[in-house]
Amino acid sequence: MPAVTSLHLEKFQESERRLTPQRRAVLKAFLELSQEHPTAEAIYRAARRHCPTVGMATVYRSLELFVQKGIIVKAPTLNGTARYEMNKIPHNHFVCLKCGRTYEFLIKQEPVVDRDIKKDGFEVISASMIFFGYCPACQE
Amino acid sequence: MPAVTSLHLEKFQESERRLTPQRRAVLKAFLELSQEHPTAEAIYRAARRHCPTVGMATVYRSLELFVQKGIIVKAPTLNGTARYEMNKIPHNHFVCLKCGRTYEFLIKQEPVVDRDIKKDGFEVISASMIFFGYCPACQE
DNA sequence: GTGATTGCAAAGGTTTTGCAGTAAC
DNA sequence: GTTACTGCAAAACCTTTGCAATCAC
Repeated sequence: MPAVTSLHLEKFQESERRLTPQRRAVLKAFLELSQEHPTAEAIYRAARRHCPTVGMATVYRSLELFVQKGIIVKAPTLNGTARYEMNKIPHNHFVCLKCGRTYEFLIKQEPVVDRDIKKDGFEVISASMIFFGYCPACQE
Repeated sequence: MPAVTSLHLEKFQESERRLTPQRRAVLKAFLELSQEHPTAEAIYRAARRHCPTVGMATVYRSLELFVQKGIIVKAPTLNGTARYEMNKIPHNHFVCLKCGRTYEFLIKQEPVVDRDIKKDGFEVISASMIFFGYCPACQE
């Protein structure tokens, strides 16, 4: 259960944005759940334990802010529900086609395509490998 | 501008589902647009040119059916709008962080992680590499 | 004190669903 | 003739936005 580390706070403080109890609660909630690539809804429920009055709109606004600050990133999904994860690159995923959960895993091999795309004028910020299938829990 | 090929129709006819003008129009529309990984809305607009009375709900139901039949797949996205593409594996994407467009590209190197995940009880159906960044059109 | 931030509620956009009518087989 | 399918409109989601009140600085 990770705490709000000085690293994240420092990264935030560098900006001129205010560090409100709500934003602290959202960041803390995200860090607690980051292993499971939480939805905004899950972060909202966890954040309310730290700051009971926080509203959903504030959760979305805080997450959006953290994305802009590069602290977190949106994870690619197949249904319309956004998921968030730590901004570690490269990140590698397994997305379950049944329950929608996202699992992260380590990979020895680095993605190596950059050169081909860059040649065509694409600016690559981050790279992922994604596997789709059924997770152990969903193989009936 | 690809036609509705016998390959796709055969794949569909194998099921006991009816081949209605609406479904034919949706499939034709998707095939015309498949290069650009169209949204349901884009498919809807194109489908209406072939079958002017078709409704949005039918487009969604048809696309869902084609996904179940394995003819097409949903492409991973960062915002809540679904995109669809041909069921070719592996597929490799560049997702633009600004405009949300998805570009497909060829890759020499195959993703090779299957063994590690399979060992942990994950059943892999398909694999992708995804790059995020800014496409040529969005680099101001 | 001042301006950024909040919470609420309402609006927005995308996708799904209920149902009576219709058409493919 | 049956049964699956359609179109419409309404509902269900998820996310964003307007605004007066509030709080961090």
